[in-house]
Amino acid sequence: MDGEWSDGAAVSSPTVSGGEGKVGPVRGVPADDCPGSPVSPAAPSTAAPAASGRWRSANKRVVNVPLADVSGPRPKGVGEGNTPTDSWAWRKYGQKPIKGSPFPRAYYRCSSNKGCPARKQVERNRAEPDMVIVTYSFEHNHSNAVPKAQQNRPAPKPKPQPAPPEPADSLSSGSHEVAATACAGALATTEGGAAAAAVEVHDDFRWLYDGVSVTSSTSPSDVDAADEMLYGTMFYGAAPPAPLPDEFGDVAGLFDGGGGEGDAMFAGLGELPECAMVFRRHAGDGLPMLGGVKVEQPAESTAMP
DNA sequence: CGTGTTTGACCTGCGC
DNA sequence: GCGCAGGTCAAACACG
Repeated sequence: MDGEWSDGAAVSSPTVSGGEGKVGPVRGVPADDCPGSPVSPAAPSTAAPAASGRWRSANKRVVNVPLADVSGPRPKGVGEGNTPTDSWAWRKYGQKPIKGSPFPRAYYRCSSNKGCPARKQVERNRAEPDMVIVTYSFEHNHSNAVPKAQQNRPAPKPKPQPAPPEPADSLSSGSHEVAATACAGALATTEGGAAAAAVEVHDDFRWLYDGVSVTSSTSPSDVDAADEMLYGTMFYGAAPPAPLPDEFGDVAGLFDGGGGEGDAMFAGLGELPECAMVFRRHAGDGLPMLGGVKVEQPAESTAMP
């Protein structure tokens, strides 16, 4: 895998879009992550591919996050230095240099809940150093509840590294956490996070609105089709860029963006956020999304048994 | 004291 | 069957 990611567009890790097909043995492939899927908390800790099954071929969600948005005005003090308030706590459990990529890949695990299988990989877009790719898999088997003082926990301060040209730190820090969180938030909501989660989702997803492209691991063709459908529904569909709250001002402009920028952006993104499904669902219900992310909808009837 | 990061080694999966 | 690469675990270290 070298130059798989052509550009910030539909950045789907080789394993995701390409590998999926042949990758069969998928071991710990639980339901899905945040994707709207009925979210079936696949055996919590059981789902975790932990030692046995690598999520290599598991359903992954790829999120393209503009590094600028991440390392920029990030409220330092959360996560690894620049992570917006995360509903979940992520613990880095590994980092590896990826062949063909000048940037290493960081592996994170949800530490909010002990048996939470939620995981995510963070790596900088080789083609676009300004973008970080967050790939997360497995959903949180718990609500948004944040144990301990994770929320306020200041970044454990990354060791004094030689600070290479492109410190993997920035990579394994900022936005990524959010990405996963965003999705996670949606998940929690879907699972039963209820109103509480909804609120967090709203907050967590803000980063997403900041111009991120999420890619699902679904087959390219599906993505293509879903792309239109989701984007249309999620961003323009049932909930047109109505007067978004002030906090969504920039975002609003993004979506509303006179279609020009927005279109361009999406065109470049090419893929859509799986998490969008969550919104989408609400949107379909006629509930406002994004700007009004009204995810108050309980665990949804699709809730687990 | 607890939590999280960092680093190295080991294991598994995939491709050839 | 072998080799390569990716992914995960575990131990040590640092910080709040």
